[in-house]
Amino acid sequence: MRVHLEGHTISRASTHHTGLRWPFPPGLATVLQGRRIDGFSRRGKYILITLSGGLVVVLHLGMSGRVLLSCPTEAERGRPPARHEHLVIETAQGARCGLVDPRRFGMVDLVPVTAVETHRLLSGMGPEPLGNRFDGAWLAARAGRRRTSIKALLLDQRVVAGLGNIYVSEALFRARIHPAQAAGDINAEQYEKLATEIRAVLEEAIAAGGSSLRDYVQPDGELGYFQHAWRVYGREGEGCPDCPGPPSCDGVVRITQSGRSSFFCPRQQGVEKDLGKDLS
DNA sequence: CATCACCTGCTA
DNA sequence: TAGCAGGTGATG
Repeated sequence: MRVHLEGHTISRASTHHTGLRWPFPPGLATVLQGRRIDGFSRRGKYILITLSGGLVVVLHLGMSGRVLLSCPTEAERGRPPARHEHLVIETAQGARCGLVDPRRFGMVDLVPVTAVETHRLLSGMGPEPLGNRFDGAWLAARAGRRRTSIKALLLDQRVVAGLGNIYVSEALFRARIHPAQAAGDINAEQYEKLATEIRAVLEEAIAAGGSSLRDYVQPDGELGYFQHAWRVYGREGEGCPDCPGPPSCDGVVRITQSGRSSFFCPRQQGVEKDLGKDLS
């Protein structure tokens, strides 16, 4: 079953919590009601939903957010929300769309279309990694002589938009850069390689339908399968895919950097090569 | 610069 | 029961 919402008119909307990370915009359900859904776009990890009347819904799914689409039968229409289903819309064309977010780290905002560019959450965002403005030189320029780790730099959405914990680990492995390496110590050639690998891993992940972790599914309900292609993420203790194994390589290691896991291969990603042994 | 806080759910 | 989970703004 394929469900889509573009062109639909919102016949009913309801909220079932005061908000997610922040309170819902005042009167959200009422404002949504009666509007036509004109289109969808994306900026970094934000989903932008353009509505009639010059309004845009700015949506972020945080860590645990999901959008559930269905075509309920007549009898099911208006049924009570599922657990953690904090926002529900139904359309005159018969679709139902629920926003489920157990941890409530997501966010929903409502802005005039003219104010999207200057929205406080969007205005400082870096270039799209698959776009023309992103390359090794951009990364090198943003790194400057900073001492922050390359891991933290890549997760900074002002530097490049849309990278998260999984794809940063994967890109750093493919570029053979240690996640704790100081951003300012990485040379131009390495940054070129890194930018190339960031694009490659994202393109491969998109082609594979994304990474189904816990319960992520594509809009049609199909599972993504890129999680099977992860080379280091979530593979602590497993053999490195590019090393011969013990005794020369003990496999994938996990470290914690500012509260988040990083996975890498110490042999491929240069602990002794150019970092010193204190970073393992 | 790193760490904390915000939440719930699952697993070792 | 502790620790960990796809994110990010606020804090020190």
